[in-house]
Amino acid sequence: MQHILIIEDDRIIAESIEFVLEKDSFSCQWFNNGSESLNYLDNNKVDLVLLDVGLPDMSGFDVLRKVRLKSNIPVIIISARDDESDQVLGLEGLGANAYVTKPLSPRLVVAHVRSQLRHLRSDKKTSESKFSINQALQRVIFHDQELILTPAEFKILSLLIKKPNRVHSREYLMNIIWDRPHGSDLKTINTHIKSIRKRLKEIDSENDYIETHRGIGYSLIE
Amino acid sequence: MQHILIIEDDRIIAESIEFVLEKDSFSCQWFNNGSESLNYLDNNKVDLVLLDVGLPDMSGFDVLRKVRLKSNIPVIIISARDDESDQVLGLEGLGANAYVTKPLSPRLVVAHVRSQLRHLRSDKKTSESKFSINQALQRVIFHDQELILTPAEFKILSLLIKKPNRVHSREYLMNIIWDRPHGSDLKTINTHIKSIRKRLKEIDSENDYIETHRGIGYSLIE
DNA sequence: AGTTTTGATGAAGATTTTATGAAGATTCTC
DNA sequence: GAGAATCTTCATAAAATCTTCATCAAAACT
Repeated sequence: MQHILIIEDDRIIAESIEFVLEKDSFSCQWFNNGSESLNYLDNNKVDLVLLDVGLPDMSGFDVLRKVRLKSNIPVIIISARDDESDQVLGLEGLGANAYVTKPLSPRLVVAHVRSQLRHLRSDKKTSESKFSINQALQRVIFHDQELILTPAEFKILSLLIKKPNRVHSREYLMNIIWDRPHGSDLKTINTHIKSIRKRLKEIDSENDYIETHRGIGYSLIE
Repeated sequence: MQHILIIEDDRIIAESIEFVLEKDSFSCQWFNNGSESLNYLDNNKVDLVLLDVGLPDMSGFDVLRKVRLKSNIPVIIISARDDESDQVLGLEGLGANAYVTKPLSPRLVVAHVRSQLRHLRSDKKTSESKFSINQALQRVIFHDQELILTPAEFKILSLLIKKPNRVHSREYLMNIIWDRPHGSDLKTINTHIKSIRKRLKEIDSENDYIETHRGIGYSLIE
């Protein structure tokens, strides 16, 4: 989870931002002054700072400068619409990453935060599995749609989903989908995988979620 | 029926989306420009908007802003993969609900549409259950008509109705309709299901509410 | 580069499962 | 017990699924 530091003396604004960010699964810490914030930054892992330039104890300019002495963390400036450009310009020179003006839309703030952290968030995306299993109907939900699968396909795919990102050998998969004593062609698995891929492709044609591991087997990429 | 407005200047893309959505029983209206679309929105009931940001007459930004002045309807953005984040960011701030990037898979679009409208659809579904059970009379009401069922048929169907949208194995169903200890043929269930289907068909010949799950059992679709 | 191995693909054939119609068995009602 | 309704079984048809096979493409190896 990524952690956002909010430096903002208006409690209402701070809380509304916090609310929206947390709904978007960021964690937040809020201070209404600069010095406490800087202290917190020294002792905690923070991924991004939201900084209001109009603080009671020190100017946004000072805060940003002190932050930049220590790290290159993204900083998004919150400023009143009528703030003089001088100060804002100064902040830009100090490496502020983006601006939001008051009155602000919490969703816009989230958009900026996301934008700044986009590269980092990509791994969050992947951890949000696009697959889920509907045991009751013996179906797999993929991108919010039910996949209609044959029994063998369901068995294989649900196994891959339950243990993603690891290779499953054809032998292992065979054992799973089989009741009767085997002695059959492992190539059969290839055909099942083929048809599973086809079904996934009908919904998401851009990606191939099943990876082939030559000489070993298959895995599902989550 | 839910109504989707498609704002997209590429005719091929628009029509393929339209095709898939209509197959999924949404109705659609398509315009290739922003101004006509906004005009349409003012005068018609629309449940969701699919908006391509690259329009000939006005930017997606402008369209979305004007939409948001009037309503909070879900809007899904279609954008080229390489669009700069600035624009997309702005759109996010304005309350776009989801993104799809080109080249797009029509089925993925449907998935997003479904996802946005899920809550609306789900309560529509539950309020619309076509079945009710009259325990006292051992009868099932279907589309406001009483079904005349044999005891075994009633037991099976009422069970399916009580737990819809999930598979019930033949074994399970057998256990339900059994009082005496029998070691009987599971194929019997097939015959009962057949006659239940026949009775349902007499009232609603269009749909088959009982779904067969090969190798597993049956489920009732609600 | 050429050879070998492995996987992908499409299609045909075999197998399994279900649907269907009808006959026989059972139960229920009178 | 006769007659009717219901339940079960059976044989066959139809459908869906699984497996195999032939061929092509891709990767690994020499």
